[in-house]
Amino acid sequence: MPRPREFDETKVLGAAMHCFWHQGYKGTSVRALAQSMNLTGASLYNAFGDKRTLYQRALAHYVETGFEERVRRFEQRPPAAAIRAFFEDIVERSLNDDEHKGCLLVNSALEVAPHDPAFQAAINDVLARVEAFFLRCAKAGQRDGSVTDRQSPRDLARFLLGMLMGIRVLARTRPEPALLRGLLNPVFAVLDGDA
Amino acid sequence: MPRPREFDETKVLGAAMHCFWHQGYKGTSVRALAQSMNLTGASLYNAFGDKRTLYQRALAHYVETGFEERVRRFEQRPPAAAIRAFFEDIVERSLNDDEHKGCLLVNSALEVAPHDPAFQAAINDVLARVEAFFLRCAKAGQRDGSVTDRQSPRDLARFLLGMLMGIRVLARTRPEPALLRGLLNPVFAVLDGDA
DNA sequence: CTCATTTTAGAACAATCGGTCTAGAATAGA
DNA sequence: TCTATTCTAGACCGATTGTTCTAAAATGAG
Repeated sequence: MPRPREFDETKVLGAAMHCFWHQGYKGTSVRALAQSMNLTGASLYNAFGDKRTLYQRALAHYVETGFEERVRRFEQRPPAAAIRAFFEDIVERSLNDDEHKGCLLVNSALEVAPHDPAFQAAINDVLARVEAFFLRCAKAGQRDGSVTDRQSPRDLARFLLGMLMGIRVLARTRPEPALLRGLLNPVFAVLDGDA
Repeated sequence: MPRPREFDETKVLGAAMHCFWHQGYKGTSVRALAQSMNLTGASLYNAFGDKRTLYQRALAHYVETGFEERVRRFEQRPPAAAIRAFFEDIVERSLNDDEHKGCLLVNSALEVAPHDPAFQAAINDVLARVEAFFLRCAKAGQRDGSVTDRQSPRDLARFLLGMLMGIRVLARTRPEPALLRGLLNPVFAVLDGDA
């Protein structure tokens, strides 16, 4: 019986995500959000609560479409190839992003997580899942011989997580192909064990 | 003949740096700055211009006392040892920072550089100097045999720069000793060439 | 001491912030 | 068609933002 919404929720959520991604949390005003979502302030608050809640939804949307999806896409490949493809995909996508938005998760980890325990927990949970993905790949790779066994799989996973964060930072400030692609060579060399 | 200042400029600059470091640029209000610097708003504007200029000064102060100083401290050591000491120092300092501020340069790279060309240039200049330091170490290390020659020194420097950025991110969100120390093992293994 | 100068403290400024309210338009069931 | 409900549009709210202004206090050169 109520009047139906005039907007597609996941579509406007995508627009909000893009705003936060590009400008950060504090750098995005509610008015800018409303404009890019083609919504008025009232509709925005009606549908999403407040700015912080909207950011949570946008971040969750990002994690689902941009992170989990990637893990699922590469999970079933041979382990060493999965890791390589994962990083190459990140690098190429970063190079193709003309806005140099970097990674919303990393941006959030630095801007909002330190001052908001709920975000801290949510973000660290995602990072832990990425690390777990790397750990599975490292262990499986050591089992089938495609990954060096001179490093503990735990340290390899930690190392890959750190490398991923670093790439995301450089992608936002120095998105140079030679830099991002070149740095992958030593990374892959560690995995192969022929550094 | 003028009335002398009542404050020590480098001291209050240190306080401003700490504020920006901890809370970010947008997250730090001029009033919060003035309070932590023990200054009134008028004195602050009188001495430093505006908020953005103060941030520039604070960032420069950080680079001088926290980055250049470290490079100078390790530059004269044997190359491989210099790199190791550099990273171990970063990790241990990060673990000892109870506020988990991370790195002001990295924080700035993500928050302000993408929307301010002057900062973008300044930050990339510092990053380039760090990369150059790594490059000098890598080349020297390859010459004296302490660093693997299976990777090009340029890629090694890029790799180390990326790793540094990654450590700084994790130091702010997940400052766990096992994570930060563990991830160094594969890094050092690349350098040694015995991955 | 005097005076020009520059500090200080804090009130004041317009603009913008996140968030709410009021009004009116639009819908689906009765 | 009527009515209950929920949407939209945009004015509106107090608080806070970065910045400036006013006025008083303090200094050193003459």
